[in-house]
Amino acid sequence: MLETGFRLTPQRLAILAEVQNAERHLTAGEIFERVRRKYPTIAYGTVYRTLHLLAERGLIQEFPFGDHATRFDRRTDRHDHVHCVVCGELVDVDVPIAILARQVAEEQTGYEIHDHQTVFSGICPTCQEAGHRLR
Amino acid sequence: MLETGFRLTPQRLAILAEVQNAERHLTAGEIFERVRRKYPTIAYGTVYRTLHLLAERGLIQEFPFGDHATRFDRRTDRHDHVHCVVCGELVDVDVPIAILARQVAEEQTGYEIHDHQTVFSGICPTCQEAGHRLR
DNA sequence: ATAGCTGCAAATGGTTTGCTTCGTT
DNA sequence: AACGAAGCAAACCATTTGCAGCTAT
Repeated sequence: MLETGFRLTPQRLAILAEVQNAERHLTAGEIFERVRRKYPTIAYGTVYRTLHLLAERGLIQEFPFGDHATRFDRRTDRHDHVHCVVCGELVDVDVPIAILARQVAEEQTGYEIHDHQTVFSGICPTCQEAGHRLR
Repeated sequence: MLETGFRLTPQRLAILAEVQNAERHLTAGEIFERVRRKYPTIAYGTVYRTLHLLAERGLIQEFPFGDHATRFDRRTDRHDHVHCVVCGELVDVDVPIAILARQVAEEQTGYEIHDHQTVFSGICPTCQEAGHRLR
């Protein structure tokens, strides 16, 4: 396919910046709220369209996350996540060992595995602390 | 909490049976459609409420799956999934090796990991075949 | 001029919920 | 009578889409 015109508009830049400067993985709604502070008339549709576009172009990565909203990640390489079941925090982890698991999965199913994503769930250090204080 | 009354009504039995006899992982919508063949007046709300109830009681397991509908699984033990990116098939796998990965994740994040779930994605044998035929 | 982007609003799809009625105990 | 369950419809929430108008090229 031919290279189609692509404009890096102020709105798009702002959306990209929010994802890249975020202290954590934001939902589209959160990104919408933050961008709206600078562009009060921005629409939800624009945010979603832009996020998908940026993901397609490999500038960000999106993670449809469990039963809740999709999160957007500035990291574009393969990696896994850890989720705190108490406060909901979601952080990145690198678990290279899991690559070996692909072979097991291929042998078990006959699939040709191209990718994998692990979500670990547990309790974050902060919530562990809070738990100890309650005892 | 006190044991509260719980009735295993015909509708509930039918929903449980559909999950347990399913040839694959069904969505709530699919379960609704199937149960409706026997109970034409059953409501979506009943299906969802029942599925959550059965999951809470450990009779089935639910997997909020990516950006699409939650799937319901007769297996109630910890296991992983393989997803075909071509036809959408979703099958179970057991990858015990991944348990080791938890330690890596704990060390990296300080989290207390209690669980994990891996979704492998790739191409199922059938779609591999189809692909070969096209060449 | 026109291809591409925005804003708006309506539509979609999965899921949840309030409420009334009904069946069991 | 009292409790739990079912059915129905409306509500919800995240996300998508059609479209008219605007803006850079």
